[in-house]
Amino acid sequence: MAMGRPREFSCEKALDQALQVFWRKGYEGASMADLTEAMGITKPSLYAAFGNKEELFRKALDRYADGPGGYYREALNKPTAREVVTHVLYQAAEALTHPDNPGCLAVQGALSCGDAAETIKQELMARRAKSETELRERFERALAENDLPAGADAADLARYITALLQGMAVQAAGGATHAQLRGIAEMTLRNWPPA
Amino acid sequence: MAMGRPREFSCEKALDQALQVFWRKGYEGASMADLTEAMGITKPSLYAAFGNKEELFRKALDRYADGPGGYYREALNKPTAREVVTHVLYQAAEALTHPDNPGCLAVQGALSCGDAAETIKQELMARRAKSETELRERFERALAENDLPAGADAADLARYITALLQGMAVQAAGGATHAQLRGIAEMTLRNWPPA
DNA sequence: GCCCATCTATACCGCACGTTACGAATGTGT
DNA sequence: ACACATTCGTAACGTGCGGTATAGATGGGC
Repeated sequence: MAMGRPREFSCEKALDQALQVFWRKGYEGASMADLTEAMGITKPSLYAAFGNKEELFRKALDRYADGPGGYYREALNKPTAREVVTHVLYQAAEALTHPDNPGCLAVQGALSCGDAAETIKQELMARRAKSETELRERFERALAENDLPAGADAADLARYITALLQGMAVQAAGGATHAQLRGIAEMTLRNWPPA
Repeated sequence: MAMGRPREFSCEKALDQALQVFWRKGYEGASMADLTEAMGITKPSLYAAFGNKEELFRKALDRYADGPGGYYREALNKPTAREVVTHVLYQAAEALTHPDNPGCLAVQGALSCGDAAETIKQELMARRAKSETELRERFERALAENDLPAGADAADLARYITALLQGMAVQAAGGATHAQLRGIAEMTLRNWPPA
């Protein structure tokens, strides 16, 4: 059977470019014209390769979690709770201040939106909740290992750290520098774990 | 001279309804159809009374700062730094979890956006920066009054609290409850001021 | 060398957006 | 009661959106 004409662009490279655009402008703010221009392909090629805008965004999200957002998974594997928090805060301070597109895709992708993007907003809410749950479970393990004070509440601690990370993302979107975010991380670590 | 036909709606009530819509959907996500329907007026009436969408949003922002966001100014007037932080965190936990429209207009109004809304995004960044500056100046005063430890950095403290508040806003947008946000506030206060 | 599945590019679709002309309706000032 | 400034609702404008039909270009398989 014939294989047909091979595609003239790299799906991975194109997806990376799409990720940059979504990261900078959010899901709704990124137009198909923005995306195709950055990806260097035409609209029919995009639709053939990625389905539609929503599927493209989900694939960009997955790629974000494995690439620029990978420090989160790394942090969860650190041996102690303190090292988990140290790693995640410092790496976030670094990752959130990439000069080209500051902030976090999972936060600014669709914090609020019109009716058309409601399902994307829900998806991002679910992903943020999942990350917080993973952190909570990591802290529960730390409690079982006597790696955190006996009275501590893993859920509260996870919510606190998650809020801090999301706040750092907003700060980064507002132009905060690497050093400023690192200052927030240091201040948080100075009071970890709580008494 | 003749005064002409009087308008049949209340500008204040209409602006309040517009604020609700912007709060829930953000600047770009709120369509003129959404706004006019909620405000109970037609599009020409809206344009005659408020200029255009951008001016309407700015007026809604001002009203937000004087109404639902008024707790921030209140907090800055508390006599001690600890009372400032206590008030702002607890009141934020309350204000951010209004059941109808959770979160903070200044955060989710336009964290990221398309090219058309770039000036609105800049405006929100400036307002958030201004709030942080006011908090920093309040902490500088506290330092001068020996109301904070001598070595503390007012700018770092203000950034830390601001990030926490913005993170709470993201948490609220994700469905966090009043009690959960209060937990974050309590955890923060337990470590205030830093050693 | 031919076939044909697949990709590429132009051009277009219907729709919703923010915004505005226009004429009818309305209450005030004289 | 008349004149007029202003608001009202309808209906439309131009533009850009996400998405697609269609026709031509391309190269692998036999």
